[in-house]
Parts: sequence; structure tokens; C-alpha cells
Amino acid sequence: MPRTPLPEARRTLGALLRHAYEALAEEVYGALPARGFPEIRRAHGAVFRHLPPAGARLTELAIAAGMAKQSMAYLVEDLARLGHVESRPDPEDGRARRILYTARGRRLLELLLRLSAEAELRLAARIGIEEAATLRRALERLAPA
Amino acid sequence: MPRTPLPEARRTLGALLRHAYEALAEEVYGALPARGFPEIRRAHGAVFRHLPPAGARLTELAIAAGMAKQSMAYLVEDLARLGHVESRPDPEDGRARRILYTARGRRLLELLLRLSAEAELRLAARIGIEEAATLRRALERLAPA
DNA sequence: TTTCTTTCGTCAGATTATCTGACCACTAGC
DNA sequence: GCTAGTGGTCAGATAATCTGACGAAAGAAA
Repeated sequence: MPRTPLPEARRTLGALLRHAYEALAEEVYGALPARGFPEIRRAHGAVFRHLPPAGARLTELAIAAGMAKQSMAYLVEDLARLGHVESRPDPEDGRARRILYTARGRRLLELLLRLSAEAELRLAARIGIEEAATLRRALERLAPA
Repeated sequence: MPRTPLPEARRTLGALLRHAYEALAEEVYGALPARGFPEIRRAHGAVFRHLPPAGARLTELAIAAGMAKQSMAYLVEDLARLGHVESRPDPEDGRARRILYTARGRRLLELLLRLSAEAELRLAARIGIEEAATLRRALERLAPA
């Protein structure tokens, strides 16, 4: 028998993280339809989380997001079709394509960031500012540099 | 212009939560093949997170996991095929089925809980015991009662 | 400068994990 | 005993990933 009692399955750290993430994602992505972006799905976040304002190559994006380049290509193509990014041939490399935000895509990125910040503020109001700050600090220590 | 500067997309609270969850899930589920359960995928976790030792009905499981009963049925059928759960007609209700762990399923549940506890301990070693405790506390305040 | 190797992206095809709608069997409430 | 509601399945769709094979371009080596 283990010294420490095993946690309930719903109370493992992983389950708690998943739940918090799920709730936050729902707040952010759930707000998009009413804000004029009903076509955006959570999977698109993989692009917005990793595409810097100056643009990036497809393969860079795929690596940053930790997925196959084919998978990233599928998301990027979708966002291009929806008018949020465009993919232009890279002048510096004839094989490569540069993924860039359109004006609409930049507005969406800003909206996502604003909604995220607001959701974090609401969370802080629920659990306490101090508590929320330590939560963020702990998570930041786990994130890659 | 917003008073607070917008966060970088990779530093929203959601992105941080997602990253931490992803890392933890990888530790736990990544260990399964070497421990004799190569057939278990992350989606199966929806069952193990919500199926109590005494069993439950399919619809209860679906509601607890926040998914359609058809989706839960797909996961349960898969785990039944793999010998981790079995689904028997409910003696108290002729329409219903009771989902129960097999002996193998119970061992897997225990392993998952143990791996989760170990991953949490390693995380605490990385960021500090105090920090990990406050992380858990904050997340628990966000979880449903 | 020709060749070899690696990298960038696409094509084709598969699988997993979800959903919705329609339905049947059974229970429960009047 | 009807009628309404619930538990579960069937059928079909879609989203979001993957792997393998490949062509074109770049970079390294000869």
C-alpha cells in the first residue's frame, strides 16, 4: 500500500489543470461568435499562439506548436481561406512559404489576447488577486523559456 | 488602447495552463506503454477520470465528462474491447447499462493515479513544494465541488 | 559546377475523437 | 393503460490529428 493515499481521479493535478484550461478556453473561444468571429475554432489557437506579428515559416510554426507540418498546414490553410492569414512564397527560400497575418487576422489576435486578459482578471476576482498571481507564477516556471 | 499591456500569445493564462497540462499528460500517458498498457490513449482518460470504483451508467459518465453519450459510448466500447471495463445490463433499469471496471481496469486506474501522483511530486521538486501546493490549491478553488 | 544530402512543403490516405439526428425500448407519472 | 420522458444505439458527418511518399529547392561537398 502506498504511503500517500492516491488522489481521486478527478483531483489529480492533471485533471485540475485540464479543468481550469477547459473553463478558460470556453470563456475565450465562446465569446468569439458574438464578437464577429463565429468561424474560429479552438484548434486555430495553435496558429495564433505561435505566429509572431512579423510572420513565420510553416515549419517553424509546426515545430513551435509541436505538431506535424501537415497538421499545421491544414490549420493555416483554413485560416487563409477565412481571411485571417495569408501564405506567400518566401523571397529568401524558394521552397518555403511565409505565413503572415492579414489586417483581419491581426484584429482577431488582439481580440484573443484581450479576451484572455479579461478571463484572467475574472479568475483573479474569483480566487483572489494574490492567489491568481501565484498561480501564474507557478505556471510560468513550468513553461519553456 | 488598453491600460494593461496585452500578454504575448504564448503567455496567456490559458496557454500556460495548456502547456502544464500537456506536459503532465505526456508524463503519465507516455509511461503507460512501458508499464504494460500500450493500448491506452489520452481520450480514455475521460472514462477513468469519471468512473467511480462502484461503476456508473453510461449517461452519468457522459454528463460527468461533459460529452455526448454517443462519444462516451465509443470510449467505453473501446475500453471494453481492451478488457478494462465491462458493460452489464442494469438490474434496476431495463434500458440502462452499468459500466464496471474489470480487474485489469482497476489495476490500470491505480497505475494512472500513482503515475499522476509521481508526476506531481516531480513537478513539486522542480518549482518548490510550497509553490506546487499553492498551485494545487488555486486550481482546486476553480474546480467544481 | 556537378552531385549528394538535407530541408520545405504538398499529396494521398488513414485514424481518432468528437458531434447531430433519428430511433427503439423501457420507465414513470398521470 | 396512455403518454411523456430517459437510456442507449445506429447511421452518418466532421474536425483534427497522424504517417509515408514525393518533388523542388538549397546547401555542402567534391
